[in-house]
Amino acid sequence: MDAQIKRGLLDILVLAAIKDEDSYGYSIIKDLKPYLEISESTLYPILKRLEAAELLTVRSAEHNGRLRKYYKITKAGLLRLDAFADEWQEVMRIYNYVTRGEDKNDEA
Amino acid sequence: MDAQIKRGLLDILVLAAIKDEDSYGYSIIKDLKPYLEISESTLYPILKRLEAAELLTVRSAEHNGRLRKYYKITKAGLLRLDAFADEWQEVMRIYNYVTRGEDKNDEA
DNA sequence: ACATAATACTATATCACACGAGGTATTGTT
DNA sequence: AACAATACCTCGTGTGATATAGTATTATGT
Repeated sequence: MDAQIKRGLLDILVLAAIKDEDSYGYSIIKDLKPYLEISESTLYPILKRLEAAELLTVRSAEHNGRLRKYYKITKAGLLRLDAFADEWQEVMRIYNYVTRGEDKNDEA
Repeated sequence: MDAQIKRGLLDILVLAAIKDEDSYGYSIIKDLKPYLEISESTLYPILKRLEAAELLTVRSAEHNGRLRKYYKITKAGLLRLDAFADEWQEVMRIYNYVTRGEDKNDEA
């Protein structure tokens, strides 16, 4: 029941992981590890979904005899990240509602 | 608002809605409407779940001939809300990662 | 040389859950 | 009489996270 909020950020985190530089599955998992531990069986379906939604494109390349599929964010993917930043205001409104009356100074 | 993010906030929002004062299904839906639109078929299973998890208790009462089930938050429910506030630091770390490099001054 | 870990992707089965659609029943309004 | 609002509930469906298992190569340790 804990950390469910973070699950909602999965798609966006994956997009963020390839935002500046193309990356591949295995690397994305390791890059995101400090933020959210995500398993292969979680990531690959997400990548498929994001590809279907045309938020990223895929290109295969061989690296040391192993296949690698590099994922590249699309224009739509970048727009999705921008939209997320906007949506965050709504999320913060909810956060403020939930924590109303508490004197935690989370937001200065 | 993104359905995925919303999903992670549902349980916590319901707890927040009964935090200060006992409430009932129909009222909770209307109270939360400004923050998040939640349907009856979404809310009632959540209330059942929260009751099973002992984060709230239920008491039936008649009001103008109609049945009302009042939900009251438990100690564990209040602790859950506290835990959420703590988790938020991690969520903000994710947010900052996702929006890195953007000059939106969302957090002053 | 052999075993194990790390790299890298895929498929399948399962469980949780949000939500539309539909149901019951009373009170208030037009 | 008709309809909206109040107030509860259930079922079916689709989406999605994740465990488990499989395939295959390279690197590391013993």
